[in-house]
Formats: sequence, structure tokens, C-alpha cells
Amino acid sequence: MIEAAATVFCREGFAGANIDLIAAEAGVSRQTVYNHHRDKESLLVAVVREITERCNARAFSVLATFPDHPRDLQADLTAFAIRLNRNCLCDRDGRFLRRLLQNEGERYPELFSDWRENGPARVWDALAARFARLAHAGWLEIDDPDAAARQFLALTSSDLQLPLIFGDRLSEDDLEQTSARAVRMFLRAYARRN
Amino acid sequence: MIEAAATVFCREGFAGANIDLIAAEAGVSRQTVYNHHRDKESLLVAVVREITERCNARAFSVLATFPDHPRDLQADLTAFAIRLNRNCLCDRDGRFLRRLLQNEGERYPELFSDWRENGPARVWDALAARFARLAHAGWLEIDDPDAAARQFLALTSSDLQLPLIFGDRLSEDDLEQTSARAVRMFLRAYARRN
DNA sequence: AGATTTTTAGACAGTGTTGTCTAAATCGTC
DNA sequence: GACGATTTAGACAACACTGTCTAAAAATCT
Repeated sequence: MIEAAATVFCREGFAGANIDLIAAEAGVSRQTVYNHHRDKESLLVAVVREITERCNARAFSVLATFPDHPRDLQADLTAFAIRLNRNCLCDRDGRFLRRLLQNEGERYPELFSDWRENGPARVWDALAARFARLAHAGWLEIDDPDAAARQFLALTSSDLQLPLIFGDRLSEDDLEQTSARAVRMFLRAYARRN
Repeated sequence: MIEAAATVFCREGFAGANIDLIAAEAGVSRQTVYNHHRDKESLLVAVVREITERCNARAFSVLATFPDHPRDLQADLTAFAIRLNRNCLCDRDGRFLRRLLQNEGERYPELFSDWRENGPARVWDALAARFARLAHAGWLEIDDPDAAARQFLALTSSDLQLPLIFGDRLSEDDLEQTSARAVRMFLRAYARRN
């Protein structure tokens, strides 16, 4: 049911979504929706909690696959970027979160305060720590690991934004091309110079 | 009136905005709104046309200030990035466009097809041409100017996204810091090596 | 099977919004 | 000042949605 609500909220927006649609999508009667959630707003809160938690979990599970001991730095980082994009950006949860942030982030910042603290901030920290370790191991030359982490994410995701917004089909090839290009640029800036 | 409609659409979203609010914001009666625009949807179309045109115009006017003959490449590119962000991203039009893209881009792609062709695509081309020229003049070493242009934009804008979404106050200092960091990284990758 | 809980379909009042209509008021122009 | 065009306030029907209610049906548990 949270799933169905997420789908409809994502498709129609909060104001545009109506309870009947959500109930139909969930294959359930409207009354049942009201049995489980006081009203539309508290349903939204539940959905946001669910989605943000899942997104965080997924992000950290991908982070765990970071190439701490790379064999081929370029290739391994590219594969990592692909995993990150595919699992955290291109899926429905990612789309939902982006759209909802854009819509309601300014109006209800407290809806996302939890996500802000435990989501992006921690991902950045964790990624920064990985890069710092790679630097310490002699693979990279990084002065500001935090900035580098954010730059890595910016580079790897930005070419996907527009296609994602318009729901264009995103081929596996595009994803690889884009990620490879981003990593190449990243390493051009931060790979150890010899 | 288009202004007022833009403000309200931006604040409330399309489904959430109502004509009375728009009329009030414009200081005009509801009937007058209907005099000028058939219905809510065609009003939205008019607003989108207006805003996208203005955004494009502004983007190109900032592009014209690109440092073709830099004195201090780092400083000049940073200043350029700051101008770009301040005039095309942080203002109300930028917010409106981002939000509307996220909301309605997938549902009504034809609303933005014009913008897509004449907006981002052309900006990228123009910026790529500038970078190519800088490379030709010996300032940069760039193999793929198109990619470099998009990377420049990704780096300079990404740290602003989250604060912008949440409507956080964005100090002039932050803007400078962020832009400087992005340009430093960009040059680390593409500045001529000697 | 019997008892208890949950779900269902449908009706319902209350509210808000859209788009139309009308008659009065205001504006611009000669 | 007079005339035509535009704007205004307000009323209006049509519609959609929310959240509540009820009595029947279905599912769950013992």
C-alpha cells in the first residue's frame, strides 16, 4: 500500500494524487486506506519515511562495493559509478525522492530533515573517507576529500539528470559511456602524478 | 500577469495553484484572467514559454561574458561561474523551471521540447566552443570540449542544488567558495600541463 | 463452525475549484 | 462629455475530492 501510494504520489504529485487512485493502485478500498492512515498527509509522511530509508540503505549497500583495493582504478571506479547510478538514481525510488524534494522540500523541510542528516551527508562522508584512503594508499592526490566526493557524484550523475526528468529510456550503453567519461575526468584531476 | 501566474505556479505547483490566487497575486479579477487565457492549462503554456525564453536569454547574456582572453584563468573562470549560477540558477525563474521540469516534464514533454532544443543544448555547444578556443589558445588541454562544458556546469552547480531545493539562504560567500572549488578541480583536470 | 476482526461498496455532507454569466463600473479615445 | 472596450464583483452550476458512516461481506483466529 505504501508502494502504491508512492507510485501515485510520484506520478501525480501530492496535490494531484487522490485517495481513490491510490486505493485502486493498491487494489484495496478507500476505507482501508483511511483505516491505516489518518489522512492524506500522514500517508505522505509514511511514504516519505519508507522511501528515504530504502534509498539510504541502498546507497550504503552500494558504497560497500567501493573499490578499496583497485586492480584497474579507472575501470573499477567506473563500475562503481554505474552501480551507484543504476541503484540510487535511475530507479523509481530515486525519481520519487527527487521529485518530491523539488515539490515539497521548500514547503515542508521537516519532512526531509531526517533524510538530509542521514542520507546525503553520510554518503558524502563515507565516500570521502574511501577516497582519502585511496589517496593514502598512493592511488590519488586529493587535498579535500569531502569536495572530491561531492565532485565525483556531481560528475557521474549530471548527464543523467535531463533524460531522467523526461523519462527517456536510458540505455545501458549511455550509462557506461557517461560514467566512464566522468571517471576519466575525475582521475585526470586527482590521479597521482608521476 | 504572466509574472503572477509564474510565482503562484512555482509556489503551489500546477495542481495546487488556483486561479483566484493567481488573480489576487496579479491584482486583477478572475474574469480578467479568463479574458486573456482560455483556461488554466493554456495559462501554464504561456507562462512556460515566457520563462524558458527569459532563461535562455539570460543564459546567453552571461555566456557573452566568458573570459575569452583571461588574465588570471582561475579567477576569471570562477567569476564567470558565479555569474552563471547567480543569474540562471538561483533566481526565481531558475527555481520555477527546475520545479516545473521535475513535475511536468515527464507528463508533458512537448511543453519543454522547444526549451530542450534551444536551451541546454545550445548553451552546452556555446560553452564547448569557448573552451575549445581556450584550448586552442594554449590555456587548456581538452580532448572533448562538449563533455568538458557539461562537466564545468555540473561541478559549478551541484553544490547549490540541495540548498536551493530547500530554499536555504545562499550567502554570497558560499557561492564564491563553491564556484572557486569547482573551477580549481576543473583546471586541475584540464589546465595545460607544463 | 463460531467468534472476532478487517475489509468492502456505496452513500453522504462539506468543501474547494473551474469556467460561465451578468450587470455595473472603469478606462481610453475622440 | 460621450462612446466603445475592458475590467470588475459577485453569483452560479458543474464537478471532483476528502473524510465519515453504515451495513454487508470476507478473512482470520480459536
